[in-house]
Amino acid sequence: MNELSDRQRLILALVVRDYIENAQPVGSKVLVKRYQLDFSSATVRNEMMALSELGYLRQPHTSAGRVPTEEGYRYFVRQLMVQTEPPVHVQRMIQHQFFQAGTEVEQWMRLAASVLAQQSQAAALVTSPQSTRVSFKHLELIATRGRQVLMILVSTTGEIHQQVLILAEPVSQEHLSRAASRLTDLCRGLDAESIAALPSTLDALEQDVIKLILEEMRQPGNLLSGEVYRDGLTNVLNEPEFAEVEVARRALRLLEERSMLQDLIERTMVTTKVGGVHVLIGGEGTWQELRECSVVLSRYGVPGIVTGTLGVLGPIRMSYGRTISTVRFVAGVLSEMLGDVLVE
Amino acid sequence: MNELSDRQRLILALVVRDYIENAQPVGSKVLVKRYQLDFSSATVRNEMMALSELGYLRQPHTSAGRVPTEEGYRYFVRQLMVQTEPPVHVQRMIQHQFFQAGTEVEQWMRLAASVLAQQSQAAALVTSPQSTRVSFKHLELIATRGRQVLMILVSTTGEIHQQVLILAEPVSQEHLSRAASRLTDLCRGLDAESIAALPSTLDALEQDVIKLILEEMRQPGNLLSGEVYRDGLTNVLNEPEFAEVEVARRALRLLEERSMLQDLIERTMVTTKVGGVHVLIGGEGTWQELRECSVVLSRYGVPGIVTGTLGVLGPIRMSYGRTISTVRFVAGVLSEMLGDVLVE
DNA sequence: TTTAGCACTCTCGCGTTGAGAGTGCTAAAT
DNA sequence: ATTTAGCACTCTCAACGCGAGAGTGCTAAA
Repeated sequence: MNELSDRQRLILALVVRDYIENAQPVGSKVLVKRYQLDFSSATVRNEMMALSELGYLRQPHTSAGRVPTEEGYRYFVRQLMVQTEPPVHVQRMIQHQFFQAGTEVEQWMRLAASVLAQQSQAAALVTSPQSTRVSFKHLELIATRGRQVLMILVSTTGEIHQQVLILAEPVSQEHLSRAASRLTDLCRGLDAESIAALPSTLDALEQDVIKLILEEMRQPGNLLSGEVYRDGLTNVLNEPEFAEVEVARRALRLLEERSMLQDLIERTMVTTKVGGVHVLIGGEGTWQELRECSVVLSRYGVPGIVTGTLGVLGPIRMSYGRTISTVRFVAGVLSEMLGDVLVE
Repeated sequence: MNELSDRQRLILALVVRDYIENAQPVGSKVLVKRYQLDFSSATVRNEMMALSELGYLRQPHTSAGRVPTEEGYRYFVRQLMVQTEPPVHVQRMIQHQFFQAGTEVEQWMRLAASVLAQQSQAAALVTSPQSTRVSFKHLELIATRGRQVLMILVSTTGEIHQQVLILAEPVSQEHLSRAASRLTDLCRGLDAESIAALPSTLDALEQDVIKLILEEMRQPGNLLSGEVYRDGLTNVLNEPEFAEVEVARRALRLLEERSMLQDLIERTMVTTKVGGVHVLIGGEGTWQELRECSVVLSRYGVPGIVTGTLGVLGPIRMSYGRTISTVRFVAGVLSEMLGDVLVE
């Protein structure tokens, strides 16, 4: 099953670790010296050759040190890395920041992106939470000007939708309020389909409103219809692998273009449960745009009610231990906060 | 007053135009040939020398062609450029896109950023409109769970603020609705100060709510408390002046860091009226971060009610004519749409 | 005042070269 | 059978020199 000897596993781990830290191909000699191995560089060379043949290491050119292949990184992440949590002081700091971030979900998202970017020194993204099953909670109608009415729809997830409705003729605020409270009573707790199926003993105004309600509630249930919060895009420009602008461009375009992001998130997050972390190393053949990037994504929220995606994009040579633990932790904090504020 | 001869103005304009187009220092010979001037390259050389001494042109090194200085660009923008509008088909296309963009302000912002980025091939930013004078319009209180109450505050600008309120003890929805409608009657049309000055014949619940209302309405009245929409960040990476990552980083950081953006917008937009366009060329000494960038900003919205900022960041060598006209046009469209939907 | 001619300067691309790093292989040592 | 020392070999990278090309500034003639 596991065809690597202990010594090979040790050497692979050290190569990955060292390369992540120093961004330079690591040779047999320095490896022995730097980590005080009790076997010689010649032995290391032999093992390295084996690891190269197995596809875990490669050399950029004939006489350079070794560099992990993508397969090598995957092996490292799956088998060699120890799962940890962020250091306690970091945990405290993050929690503290969220604690004093106010009550607006929007601010939490921004903060989450900022924290992720800061901690991982990579580009962070957070998608706003999307309802997986929306139910009706409350409705308000507010006369604004002439025939124009502002509709405010609150769903059981606590989300607020607003829409503008243009009536055939002006209607008084009293009339609107009565209609709103009648509809609120009628629809309370129902989802879009149940509302659509209601026996229609409604007047014209109410029917118009119902139509708009349905429109809002049936909005694309995909994972990326809301806002996308980004931060730390310039972080990745620090990394030597993005010194070539073309490479940087490819990576940043992925974060910028909604369609790509949507594709990425939908394809990878379908299989990811809330709290789980998905690590995508170097495009995995499918994603040309992130050939030279890795992505660490997690799903946060309250399963079955609202969920969103959050994560980090950086060079393949990223500190996976640190990044994964941070992503998992932030997702956890965000999930908790979201759970606390949910309208039932 | 204007110390340049007509021929000098012509040559300066051509150098700027040509350099903007080709991104390469322009020499006397090519200039004559490319634009079929009816005087010789030697004459052009003499004029160029004069323009260099006046600080409008410079040469990257002894034997290269000329390049406009920042002062040269400024002269060009102020005196030589013809003010135009975007081509009609572009206008139509933009209007069409906005027309079918739905009713959510949030979407308009995203679209505006996208259009700006697309048209100018540079990085675009749009700040969400901020109320310049908020007045109370409507209040709703919705019981959610236990002692938790969702407060929804609508201002005369049509903005919706939400806040969560934790009560000392549970209160029924009926009670909440009564309190909400009482407060709505009481505060209608007032601004924060007037509400604060109200004679307090209120019960504990109402006082709590008022406190929260004030908190919301008094939120920083600065120009950048809301969301910032960005697009086309990767566009600038196409430009040769950003081939050096460090340069690109400096520029993109400006767009990314809220504090810098805020500083920039507050300092430049104070003097800019809605509809006006402010052009900042090469940092102007004050802004280290955009030493190699230019920024074209405009204010949009409804004067005295809601305004936001929108604009474009690109290399100094940008097509000012095209960019300025696009920025102005998009600002206009956005202002109109915002005006149409305003709650009075 | 404009223009032709010319020497001069500077960049850029290209091939060369030498130092340095790291390897793979072989033969000796454990 | 495994590990290690030794060594020739390969490849990159920075430095250097060189020539071509482009564009200038100056001078003298038109």
